[in-house]
Amino acid sequence: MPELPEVEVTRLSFVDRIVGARVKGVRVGKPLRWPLGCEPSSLIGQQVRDVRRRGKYLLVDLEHGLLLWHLGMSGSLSFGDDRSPPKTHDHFDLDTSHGLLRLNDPRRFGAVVFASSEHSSQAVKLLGHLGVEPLNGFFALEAFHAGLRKRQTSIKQVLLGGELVVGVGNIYASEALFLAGIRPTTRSARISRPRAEKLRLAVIDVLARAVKKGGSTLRDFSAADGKTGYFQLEAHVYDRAGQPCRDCGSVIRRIQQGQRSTYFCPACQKP
DNA sequence: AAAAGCCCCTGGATGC
DNA sequence: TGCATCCAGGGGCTTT
Repeated sequence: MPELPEVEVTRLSFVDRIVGARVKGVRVGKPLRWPLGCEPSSLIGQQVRDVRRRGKYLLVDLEHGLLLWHLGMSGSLSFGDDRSPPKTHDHFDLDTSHGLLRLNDPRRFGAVVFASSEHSSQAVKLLGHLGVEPLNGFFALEAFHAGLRKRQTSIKQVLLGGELVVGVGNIYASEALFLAGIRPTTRSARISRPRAEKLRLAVIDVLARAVKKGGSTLRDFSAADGKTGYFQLEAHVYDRAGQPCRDCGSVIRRIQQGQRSTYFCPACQKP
């Protein structure tokens, strides 16, 4: 589910409601990808100062430390006054004076991890290697192109890797490469500067538009206020194998790259 | 050092 | 109806 747009839409759907709240209780359900890493009761009484995003992580700032939330492949959050008993896949609750923040994650690839600060070893392990944010003005052509030239793998894999630019997952990697007219299998190091610029702008454009549309809801994504996304309706290639390209009519193809599906138009996207 | 593979886990869709 | 197979939005860790 969650790439940068879905995580950001989730953040926006509850940040203003939860800031200032005090933690009243914590419930840890079935094991997630990593253990919480602190005594749950140590969070009680702390005030929620802010909710930020770094790549696909949500950072819930508390008075003493922060919680890193990752939605994995199938996670979603809800926040509100409904404190009904947890359902099958509700695996973590942060109950606050302003509402209950609940993680639902059927596949349990997600996690909630405590870090004493952003500079703690726990936080650095998860966030330290991440590339630049694409939507805050720091995603510059010079560094992007220089990074691309150093990589010997395909451009799709480099986008997914998140070490140059964060937040681009499997849907938006395919979509950005379509918008830039670049074949996903193209060697990263062979991308010219003008094409790197097209790709940089395409990444920014597709992610920003997806945020405006509430993200993509393919199966079950919804933000913390329950709203679903609509960007999947605008996808040019993702999940459209066998269907005609919206621009040229050619048949969209699906290939495998690194155990993930990639979609592209063989006519619009050049090697 | 970087790239490629391997898993973690559940559920829905499809095919026989 | 049942059962097997494939596929799924991520990413840290291990192996090459």
